[in-house]
Amino acid sequence: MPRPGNKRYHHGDLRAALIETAAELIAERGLRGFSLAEASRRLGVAVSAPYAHFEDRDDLLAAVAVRAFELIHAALVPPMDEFSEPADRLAAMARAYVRFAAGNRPMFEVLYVSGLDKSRHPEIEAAERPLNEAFEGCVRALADGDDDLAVEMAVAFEATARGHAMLMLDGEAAPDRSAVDVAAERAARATRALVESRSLLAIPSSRGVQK
Amino acid sequence: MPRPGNKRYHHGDLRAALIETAAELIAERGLRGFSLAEASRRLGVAVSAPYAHFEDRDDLLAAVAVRAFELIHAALVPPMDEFSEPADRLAAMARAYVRFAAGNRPMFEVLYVSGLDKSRHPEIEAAERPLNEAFEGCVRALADGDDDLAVEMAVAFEATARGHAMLMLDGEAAPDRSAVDVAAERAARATRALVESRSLLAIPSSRGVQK
DNA sequence: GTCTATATCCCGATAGAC
DNA sequence: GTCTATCGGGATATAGAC
Repeated sequence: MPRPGNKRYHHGDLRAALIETAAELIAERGLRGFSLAEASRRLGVAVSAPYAHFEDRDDLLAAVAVRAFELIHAALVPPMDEFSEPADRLAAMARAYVRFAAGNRPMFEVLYVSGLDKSRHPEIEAAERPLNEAFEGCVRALADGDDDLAVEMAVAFEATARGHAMLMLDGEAAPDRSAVDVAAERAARATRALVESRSLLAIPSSRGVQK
Repeated sequence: MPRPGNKRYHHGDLRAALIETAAELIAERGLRGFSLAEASRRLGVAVSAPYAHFEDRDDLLAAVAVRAFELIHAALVPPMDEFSEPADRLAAMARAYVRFAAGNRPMFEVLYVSGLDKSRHPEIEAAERPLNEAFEGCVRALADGDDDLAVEMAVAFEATARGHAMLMLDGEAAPDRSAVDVAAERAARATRALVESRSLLAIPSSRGVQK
């Protein structure tokens, strides 16, 4: 009953509280240190309570992933918008992407290292879309109307940012400021190099590898 | 006693058998489906037996990672050696790297997605070294004696291969042959683009960012 | 030095009462 | 929607047989 004296706060939105708490737990202890049981304990609810809101552990992780994409979007777009030239905008995004990975490692890992089956969680792809769109704007401006080339460039830029981020993260457990700076600049420079030689990214053979 | 009639094979090398079985299990069920208990069950030994040979689950995973680096080395060097031009060699490595990730996903994940703390398992870094050396040979040939540039190039190439591999892997659960071909060619082309614009990878400011 | 047997604790998940 | 109770499984530690 809703009598006063209950130890922890019950409220109308356990679902939201669980996402919040999961994010905190992952930030504190990493992905491996997170469990439904521990999150329940923090909120003062029974271990079975989360199952009223999430199918299983992965379903909660997927909700955290959706939030992670919102955070990453919020971290990338402002730096990008400081520039008007497409190449500058892409370089700024690459830099911001690497910085985000360094500063929000647990969230980054939820997205890419958690073993989530994204095909079973379409919400995640939906949450990724705004980011991709901001990003494809820059790419199209550099592709001179060649849509196939635009696709190739988009893949190459994303792979570059992600590759540099992961390389940095497994280089050292806790990258210090200068290591992050170096990695971010490397990603930005590689991005500019790809812009410069973008014609080499085009598919040489037949047309229409895919739509 | 070594009397006949024992159910499963006991032998003198439980350690090697565990590494073998762990690799099989991970290949069959993925990283998340692997446990020390299950590996023990397969070998017909007690769940506590592995602890005579490995400190814990991660310690066994680290041994598997060492083997994974041996496999990756064996998969990358022959394709590379089909060419003599450094740019061709690097492109061949990028292609082979992506193909390895597609064809040996579980091994690839043990290396980069298992959450292993590599600083606690120096054997892994040692196992990685031969690969890096083969690879740095190509890079130096393209750096015109500029050692700082060589470092930057090495990082950029590795990030490119890794980024394309990861992008492919989380694009689809089981990439079909043509998806793998496309990803491998993309990695090879991005590599050539970076070779072409490699001067942009150099650090513009002061000398000696690191040794 | 290698393995068995056992015991504890934590986690994920389900069933049924309120 | 939440709780209590419970099940099965895995990680880990220890004691002792060979």
